[in-house]
Amino acid sequence: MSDRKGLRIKKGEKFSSKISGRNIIAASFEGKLYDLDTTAPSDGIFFPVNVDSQEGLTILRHSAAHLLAHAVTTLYPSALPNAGPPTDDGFYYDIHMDSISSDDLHKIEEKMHELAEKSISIRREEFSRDDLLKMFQGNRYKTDKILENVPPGGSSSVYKQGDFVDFCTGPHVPDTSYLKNVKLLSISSTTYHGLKDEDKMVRIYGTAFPDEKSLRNYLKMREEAMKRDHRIIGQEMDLFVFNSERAPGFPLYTPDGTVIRNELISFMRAKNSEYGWEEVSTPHLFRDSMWKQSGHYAKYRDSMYLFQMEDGTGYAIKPMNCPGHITIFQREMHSFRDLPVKYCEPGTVYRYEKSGEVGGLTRPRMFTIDDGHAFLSQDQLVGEIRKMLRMIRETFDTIFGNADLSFDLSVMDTTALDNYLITYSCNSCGHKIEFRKSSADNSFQCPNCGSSDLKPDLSTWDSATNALREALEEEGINFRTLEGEAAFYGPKIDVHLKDALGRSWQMSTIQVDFNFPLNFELLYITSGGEKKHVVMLHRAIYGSYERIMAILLENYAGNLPTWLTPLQVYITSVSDRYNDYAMKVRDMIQKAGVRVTLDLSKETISKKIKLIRPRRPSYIVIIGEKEETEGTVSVRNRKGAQKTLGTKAFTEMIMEEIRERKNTQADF
RNA sequence: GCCACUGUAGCUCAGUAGGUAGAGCAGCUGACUUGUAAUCAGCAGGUCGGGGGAUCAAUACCCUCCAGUGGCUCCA
Repeated sequence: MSDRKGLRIKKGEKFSSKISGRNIIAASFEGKLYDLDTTAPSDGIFFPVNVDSQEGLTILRHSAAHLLAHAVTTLYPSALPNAGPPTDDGFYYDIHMDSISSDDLHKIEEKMHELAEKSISIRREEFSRDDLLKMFQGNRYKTDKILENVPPGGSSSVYKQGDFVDFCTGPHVPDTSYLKNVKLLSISSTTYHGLKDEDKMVRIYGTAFPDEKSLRNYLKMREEAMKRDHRIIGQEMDLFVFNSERAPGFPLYTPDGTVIRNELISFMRAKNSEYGWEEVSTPHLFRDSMWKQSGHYAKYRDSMYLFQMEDGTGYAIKPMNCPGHITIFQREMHSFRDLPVKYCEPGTVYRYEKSGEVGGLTRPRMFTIDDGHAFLSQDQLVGEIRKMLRMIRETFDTIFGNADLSFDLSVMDTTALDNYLITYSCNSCGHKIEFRKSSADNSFQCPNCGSSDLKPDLSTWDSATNALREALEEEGINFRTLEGEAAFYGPKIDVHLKDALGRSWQMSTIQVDFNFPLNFELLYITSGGEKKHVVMLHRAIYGSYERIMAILLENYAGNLPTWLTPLQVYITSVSDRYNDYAMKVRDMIQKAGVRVTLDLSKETISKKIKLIRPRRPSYIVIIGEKEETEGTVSVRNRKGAQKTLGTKAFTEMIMEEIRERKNTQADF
């Protein structure tokens, strides 16, 4: 909403008559947006929409998308525009045309600038459905939209700029001169409606800003983000390797990468133990019969690594850790007194992601989940979820320092019950069965009496969903509720983290699971002596070690908190005359448990610093004559600040930084 | 899996309108004894992603496979 104050307007007056200045590009009137050139539909108060506001930017970019289509259709008369919406930070337009190159992209952008310079006015016009269909005949993408959105006998609007016309509800900027600060960013391709067999579309991405400076800032940010790509930083820091011939999609961790991984694992180990999670260790493969029972085989077979032994027995490499934990849980009968049972494991899973879906550490074919499975009674649910929420908060606050987290509660779509595993009760015999209609090949009948008069009973789902909600509320957490986002086997909470560049990443998840307790008969004995299904929770805090490592690298641009940094102290000497002292310093720091490297190579200091920088050591220590005589070290921190410190004082400082897992360094 | 683009030394990248490749950095050897983002010289390093085809001749042209990147779809 605009924070400007409202302006009074009478019915039939043009919004443009009430405002002045190019910053205002539209009017917000009774919750709807209007072109400045249109008139108020009734007396009232309207709010001018500033181009800098979120609404204003969206309008600007939507208009820029039109300009893009205008330029493309001018240069390529046979091109058929489909749709061009604004996005969070720009816009794109899908156009049916022959594929183009980045050279063509420049040409198109030049044409856009040319059209913007001409200040072509952008006019809204209203037409009947029939006229619209006539106007856009020859472009089925547009006529589809007209048929879909305009009721027979109805009318809708088009926007005209020069000889370009687009079917659109608007609003738009008054003329093309508002669109001088546009930039086309990339080309990709898609299909009409994203459907496999539909027409190919060229998708052109771009962005637009009200002024040149903010455009330049955005482009700089974008460049910075590209430089922060964990694949690039990972290579500079020598953390992991992908060998596209031997193991496409599988990360191999170098010694330094393994250091980071191990630090993350041991931190999580400590957190798990603090919160009562017992670590277990499970095999990487199971007989395929197990995966058939769990339902993974039916649903995910094409993305599982399957193989057969000589004798014909089938195996699958695990795509999830749950079965292992379940198998351990099942080794003995559980009393209500045993619950909760909570198993955790840094569990490595393998999923055959499709070729086009693999990429870096964010979408590998092998990843290690900081997995955990809790087996609970219904009344323990809220308490355990609350603990998990606290664990999540503490973990990310440590790693990122006051992490910017957001929480989503994903619940079922109550209008599509067939998609979920739910309880039905038989209206004729009262028998209860668990069923997921959409995935069942067998008939939907009561196994007891054969009746098909079955009534859904949502009490289990409701109580689980309420438990998740209650836990969030009691922890004082703001959250969104997402209808229809629940898994087929239960509701869940997802946690997102906003990184230093403002990007949102999905991290933790807490999922209630009704499927496994049923499929695997996971039972406990209640105080009343009867057998009851446990409630099962899946949870991961980091998500996966691969993902958290990628996010850490990008968030910190590789300059990780010292406790996570592979090379915590890099020492080198000005000349080999000081090597003995340098070795003494190295030994002292090393003895304190700090990861330190002493570089005795006979290069210049400048060169050694130049070469070590991409590895991103936490501290660079230089040793020369002065340091040797004074018993000090010359230290350079992450910010590039230098200070001479007593060797002992420096060692203690860094020890404290590591011990407390600080995510910033002390100021020099 | 689909679409587009890309694939030359460990890394970053040149190059050949078809005549089997070149630089910088890294590596190795030597000289320089050095104060916070490149000291100098030399050496070594590539079956130009794999396979096939047309050509006297392919890294370059065509086909095909593989992989990477950006999207689409998917992500238990």
